[in-house]
Amino acid sequence: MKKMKVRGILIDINYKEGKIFLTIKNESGISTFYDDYYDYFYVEKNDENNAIINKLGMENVLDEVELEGKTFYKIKKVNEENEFYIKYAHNIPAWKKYLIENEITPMNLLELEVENDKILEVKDVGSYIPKLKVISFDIETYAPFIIPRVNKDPIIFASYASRDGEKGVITFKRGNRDFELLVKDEKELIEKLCEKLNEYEVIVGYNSSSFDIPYLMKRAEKLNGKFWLGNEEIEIKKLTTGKIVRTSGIIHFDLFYLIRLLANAQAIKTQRYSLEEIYEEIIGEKKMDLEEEKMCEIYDSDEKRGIYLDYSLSDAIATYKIFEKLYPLIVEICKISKIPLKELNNITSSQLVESLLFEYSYKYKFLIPNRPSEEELLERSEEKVIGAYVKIPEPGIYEKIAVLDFRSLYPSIIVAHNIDPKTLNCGHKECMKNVSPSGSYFCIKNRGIIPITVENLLSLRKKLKEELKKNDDPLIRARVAALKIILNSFYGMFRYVRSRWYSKECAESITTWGRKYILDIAKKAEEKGFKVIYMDTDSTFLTMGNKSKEDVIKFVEEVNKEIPEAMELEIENFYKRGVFVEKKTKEEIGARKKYALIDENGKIKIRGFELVRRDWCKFARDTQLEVLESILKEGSKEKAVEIVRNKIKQLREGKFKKEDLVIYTQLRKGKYKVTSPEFSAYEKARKRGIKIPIGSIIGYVITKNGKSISEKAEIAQFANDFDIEYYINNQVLPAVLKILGAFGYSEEDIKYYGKQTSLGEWENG
DNA sequence: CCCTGTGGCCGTGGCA
DNA sequence: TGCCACGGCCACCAAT
Repeated sequence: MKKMKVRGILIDINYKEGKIFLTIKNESGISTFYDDYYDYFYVEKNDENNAIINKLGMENVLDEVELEGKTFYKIKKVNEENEFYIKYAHNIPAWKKYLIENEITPMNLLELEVENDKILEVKDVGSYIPKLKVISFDIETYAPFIIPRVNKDPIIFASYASRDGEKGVITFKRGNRDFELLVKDEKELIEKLCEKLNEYEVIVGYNSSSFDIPYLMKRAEKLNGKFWLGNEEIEIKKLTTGKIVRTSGIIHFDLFYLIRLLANAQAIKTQRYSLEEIYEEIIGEKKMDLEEEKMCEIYDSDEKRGIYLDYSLSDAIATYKIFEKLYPLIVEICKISKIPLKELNNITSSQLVESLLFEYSYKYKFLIPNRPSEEELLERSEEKVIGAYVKIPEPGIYEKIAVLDFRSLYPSIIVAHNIDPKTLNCGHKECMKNVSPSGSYFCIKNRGIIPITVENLLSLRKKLKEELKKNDDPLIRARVAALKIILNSFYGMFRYVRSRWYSKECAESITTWGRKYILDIAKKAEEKGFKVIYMDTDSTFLTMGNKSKEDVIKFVEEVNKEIPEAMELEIENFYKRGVFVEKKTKEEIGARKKYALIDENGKIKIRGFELVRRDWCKFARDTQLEVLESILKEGSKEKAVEIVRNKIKQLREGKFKKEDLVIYTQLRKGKYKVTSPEFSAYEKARKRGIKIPIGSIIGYVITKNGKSISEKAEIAQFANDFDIEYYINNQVLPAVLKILGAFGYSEEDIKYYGKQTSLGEWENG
């Protein structure tokens, strides 16, 4: 076959046994080409290594390179023999090296010269957002014990949605919906879904790595069928945090992992990461909801089944909509950090940064540090780093709040002071004046690779922001957002113990310099007549008093003129009212973010309150939320106390629904060292002959029978009475005291209608 | 190739 | 026996 040219988007890259595989998409579909490529590592050129090389044979030496003033051999990685004591660039994926060395970027347009399927030449010719065929999917199971048991509980629905308007729910029980696709049984359902998904290039799910895909595979196996994606076996890797699904020939993308990544980088700030909550945060609409405990009942009812079908479809559509909204950002993250789409399924923000640093180290001829050894890890994990500045708020209710963010604070500090493990305490006398408040100093003669990288990204971001002012292009907007996420991750890399660039001194220098800068802002704000109520890391909360929004805007503009150029103070938002709660911690370390705000549109933002855990009964959760909302909307703590008293009264008078008192806890094991309420309830049910599998969610209530809480615990369906005092003292009161306690109310004040007027004096009301 | 810390409940031991 | 302090265990999550 003759040589030919191929143009297309690079959507995936893999390495296997001396070969790199590039997956390219163009008008004629998806194709894969390969290139010969040997993975390698570096060893220093010295007598000891020369001796080893002589023994191995010179054919293993690919090249000699100069890095940081030393000479290294580039050694072909043939197998894992461990002759060399210290290897560099060793545990870096080969595909990443290939991308960097050939200057090609995932999601960019490539021009290949190929012969048969072999790559002769590869060139990156530009950047745009590739249009991929994307479908989202979701499954529902029939799970009477809430947690689905893969051996017993069947998949009843499989839903999907795509941009081209394809949407549907596959089911083997009719629900009278025009989007339903009726099949014979579960096995056919799985086959049908498989068929559908494999028509596409990207398969998107929500938590699908840990749930949907493993479940589909195991059910298929049990039914003597097969669930497959792409052209090779689906690989499932177990991690402590969840599972990772690897496919080839088709890209599986788990949105949940991306959401976690964005949350870590502070780009998303919701209490929880459920599809429902994320949908509301990102799309700005409410998603359809169904009461989970009754899912089976709804499915079993011929009249109601349609609602469950609607719900199933709404999950697939929500997943699709979130993906589409985030797609430009996703693509830009891939491009900037040179990571193919599928890698975002298992990546952390420090890995994004590391990936970039690999590239810059290669370009600027720096040696990439090795990963820490087990001993180093242990050592590092014991090191305490001075954290960011937190001004502990005076508990209370505040009106007219402006929140200012100092977003590029840490990156600017890194650049301004040349913070890098290699520039740390360099020994030059003249550099000692560049000393951080924590006592480390940094070289002013030679730039470190991290400041070089950060500076490049900052100036790129600045340029793009200026372009954005002239032309509000979604692509540029996404790139600016992606850069912000990556820039915000550099500091974490110094602190993260497994990082190649870990440095306690660097991390501490950044935080202590950060403290200085933010305290400067506080001082300036106070001079202008604002009151600073709360500060954390790079955020400042001001009360405006009788000042206007324009005054805040003017203040921020003035500050921005005075601070170093790369830094920028931004207005995050204006809030009508806010409530702050003091968090009492041991030794005052790490006062936590605990506050709630209401903006001018009535949108409530809650941070740090443990509101929505299922191991609190709904009655207590509702009460806590009502109290918070009342304070934010009405601004009165007296009214809030009144709400609690009413709730207690309702409990005492029996005005409640049983299901609102149920506490849900997962029973993860069959044997425990201590008796917990959920285990005790489970044992009692078992003695009655009720079978509850381990791993189920136990829904129990606290009854009057027994001494300890465990003794009183009973599976909800068997309980006839309720220990109201428990619900008052251990559920409702602790929940609301997290808020009202900060305003000086005690348990007794709320419970007994008493109000403390002065020390020791009580007044009954 | 990881990235919690927080808080409720139980069980024990010390003390009166 | 009752009370208190303290240490340790365990779940919280996401999907259903």
